Amino acid sequence: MAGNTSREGAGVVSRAMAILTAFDEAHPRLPLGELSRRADVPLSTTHRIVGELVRLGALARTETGDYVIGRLIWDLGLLSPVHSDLREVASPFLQDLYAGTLATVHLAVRDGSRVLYLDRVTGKRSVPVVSRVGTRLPLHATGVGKVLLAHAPADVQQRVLRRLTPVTPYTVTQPGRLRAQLVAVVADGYATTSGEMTIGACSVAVPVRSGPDVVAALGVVVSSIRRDRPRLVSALQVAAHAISRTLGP
Amino acid sequence: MAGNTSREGAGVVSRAMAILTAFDEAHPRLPLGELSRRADVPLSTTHRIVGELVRLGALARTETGDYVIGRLIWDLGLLSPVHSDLREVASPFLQDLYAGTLATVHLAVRDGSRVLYLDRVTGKRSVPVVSRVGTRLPLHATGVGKVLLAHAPADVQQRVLRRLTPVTPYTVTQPGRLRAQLVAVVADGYATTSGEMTIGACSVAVPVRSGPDVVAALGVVVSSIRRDRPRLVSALQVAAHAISRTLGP
DNA sequence: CCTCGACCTTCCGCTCAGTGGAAGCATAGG
DNA sequence: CCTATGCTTCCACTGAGCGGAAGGTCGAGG
Repeated sequence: MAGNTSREGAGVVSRAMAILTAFDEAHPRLPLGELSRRADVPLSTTHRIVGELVRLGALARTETGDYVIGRLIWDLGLLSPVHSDLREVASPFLQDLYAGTLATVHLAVRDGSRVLYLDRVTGKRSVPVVSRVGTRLPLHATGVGKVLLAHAPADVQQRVLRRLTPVTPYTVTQPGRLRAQLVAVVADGYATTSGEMTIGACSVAVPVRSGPDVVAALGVVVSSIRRDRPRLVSALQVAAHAISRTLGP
Repeated sequence: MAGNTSREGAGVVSRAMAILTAFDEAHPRLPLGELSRRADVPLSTTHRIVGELVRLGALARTETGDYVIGRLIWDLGLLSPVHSDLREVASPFLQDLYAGTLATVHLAVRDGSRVLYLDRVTGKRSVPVVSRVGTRLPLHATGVGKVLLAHAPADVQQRVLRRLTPVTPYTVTQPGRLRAQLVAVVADGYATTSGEMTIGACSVAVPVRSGPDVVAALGVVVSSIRRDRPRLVSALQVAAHAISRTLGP
């Protein structure tokens, strides 16, 4: 009735999902009223559906009365084949990379025009980073992002280059300069950043291939790359090649 | 009407959840018909709900026409506070433990009368293990399980001791013998297993405390503990204490 | 102490979304 | 070719879901 493109969004299942997706990284716990507002579902209806979701274990209630995503969804999420082969294969190599460098190690893929972090290994002596597993960040401000962008289809590159939003004062926001970096990334086989996502953090990243295609990126975050860039690059390349070989074509 | 405890299970939301929970570790991909059977929802209804779930991203379809859990659920699962503090705090220590031992390292909690694996670090040189993150295994056949069982309430211990199912020929199935082991676990501060879950794999595990309570267990899997049991125990204890200290009371 | 406001919970009669049997397709195997 | 198996579409009936409104609860402010 309200100018909808077609029949959609009205079903109970849609509404239940709208309620679940009202949660995000910035709002992992929500009170009923806000849940109703964010999901755009009338309060009493939200109340009933939420009650049902709690009964089923998809949501849980905290001591303070807020709602959070329940264990059931956590369990189910682990069954999702979201690059599970890649994660499974890569995991040991990430560990070894961490053991060899004591730097935070990341495995990431491109999700549209964002980097999606699939796995992360951090030690207590590592440089603090913002990314967690499941985080999505802009492609142009991270090492793994630059690798993935450099090997992305032309239309994706263009879309990203058109909207280079700064994250820190050091973020590269001139399309020409980033384009030159991307060419270098392909030529050199690795990408670097320096304070472009987090001030005081540098990163080095390399592509992971399956046959000829770049399917993921492998990166480390350190406080300074000056000192041992060659060592980091070769460690990353060895690990990336090993993952590629294990993945097969 | 069929002797139900109360009105339940009939709602669309329940049915959608029944369809989602039809997936498990042994069946991560299912065709429509089996989904309908496992969820106990009529085929045409399953078809419609599944279609909606796919549209919403909660399910996805493989090339072969089977269904799998979608990326949306994976994303949501990561927002669940399932021991997220514990996992977050413990992760770096698991990495260091792996770096120091090159053995598979596990972080686990008790979930009723099972061990629930929260995190795992495996290297490519490590002994192969069955557990993955999210796996639930019997308490009496694993190192972390014995630790958690030894510190569990009496009624849980009794329930478990009554049903000691063998996993391998070496699994401890005599209640008296296990009970003695549990006493030793509390006294010694660590538990061991030897081929009780997987033949050829041994494990050592210690408790992780928050204040006086045992909230988790930390364990390693190796091919033989004879050689360096003291070294493993002390490495585990150092890491467990560090986690406990970081967790606070 | 009472009042007001923000928020959560319960109620209930109307209505349309969801239901599911059945028929129609598409493949595969005998 | 026919039969079996499994997926998709259809549609008329009906009770599950809807949501406005009324009733609670809690806490801050007068």
